[in-house]
Amino acid sequence: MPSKTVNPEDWLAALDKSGFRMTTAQETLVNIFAHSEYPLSAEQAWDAARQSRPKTGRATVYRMVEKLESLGLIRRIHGYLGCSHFVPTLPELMMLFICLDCGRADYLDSRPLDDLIQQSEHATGHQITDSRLQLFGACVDCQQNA
Amino acid sequence: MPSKTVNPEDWLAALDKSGFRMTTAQETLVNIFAHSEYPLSAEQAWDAARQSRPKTGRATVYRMVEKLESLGLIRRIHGYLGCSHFVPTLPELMMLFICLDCGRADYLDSRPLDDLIQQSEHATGHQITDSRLQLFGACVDCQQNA
DNA sequence: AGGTAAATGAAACTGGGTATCAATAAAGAA
DNA sequence: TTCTTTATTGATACCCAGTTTCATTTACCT
Repeated sequence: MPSKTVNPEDWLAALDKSGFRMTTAQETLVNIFAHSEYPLSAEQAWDAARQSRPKTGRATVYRMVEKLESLGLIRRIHGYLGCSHFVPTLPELMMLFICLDCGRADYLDSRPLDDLIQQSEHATGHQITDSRLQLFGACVDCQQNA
Repeated sequence: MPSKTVNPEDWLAALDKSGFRMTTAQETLVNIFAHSEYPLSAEQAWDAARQSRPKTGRATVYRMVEKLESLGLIRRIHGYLGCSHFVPTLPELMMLFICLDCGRADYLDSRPLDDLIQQSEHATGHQITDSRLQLFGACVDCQQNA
């Protein structure tokens, strides 16, 4: 499974630019989400945060998740594991593939989806302003290891 | 917004065929979901059920939702309103459009999605076994009434 | 350094959803 | 029809992810 990475510094810069104060709780959580190899729930992020910063509060984590999501830095996954997990956002790669075996997320080129949306707009007359596409199955690695 | 309908009798037949007993609670809830014009949450269905059958229990509703979903008769919507609403399933029309104004769901021909999936399988090597696509925006009616 | 408001943490709270279990009622047998 | 069996139901207690509250802390600006 090809993995794309994200730079926590960029997230901190974006938060700074948006006027948020730079705190240790924020830095901890940004690093956790930006480096996560798997989709992460708020509770999982909370557990991870307390390992390096024990007195991190639960509310802080939920507030940070909300902040990161509203800035478009992370996005929610609507999957077989529930709808409470998040992955870093990769611009121009909005199509998500989730491996039902290893659980990892892969990002796919979303131009085909843009075409599909334009096609659907013409066919129905609806004005489509947002979309959500997720694909599920077995990733390349898990197919080989099976 | 074009609306497609579903026959409750078919659902009851499917439940019967699967070995479930025919009960009044079941009949009540099947009618509610099959006739709903809008996506319905379990709590909303519970409210609706108690209007015609006051002593309907909450657990019964959740059990019925699970049953209907596992038989593929209803499907969960992952939307801006949360992930707890359900709509009747229409075979061959798996693409959902949700109007952010009136809240109604429209079903779209999903052949374009099938093509996209095949394309993505070839491009990535992943084996795609399931998909979830939802489109959001303003439906034809709401564009006119705006 | 000092003032100020944002950010935090602890804890109480909310509400959707689940587990339990005794009572009910559907389906088949006699 | 009545009887027997067992799935289904409803009431209640329960769970837990997520939110609210508020006093305390801390980043930022001067």
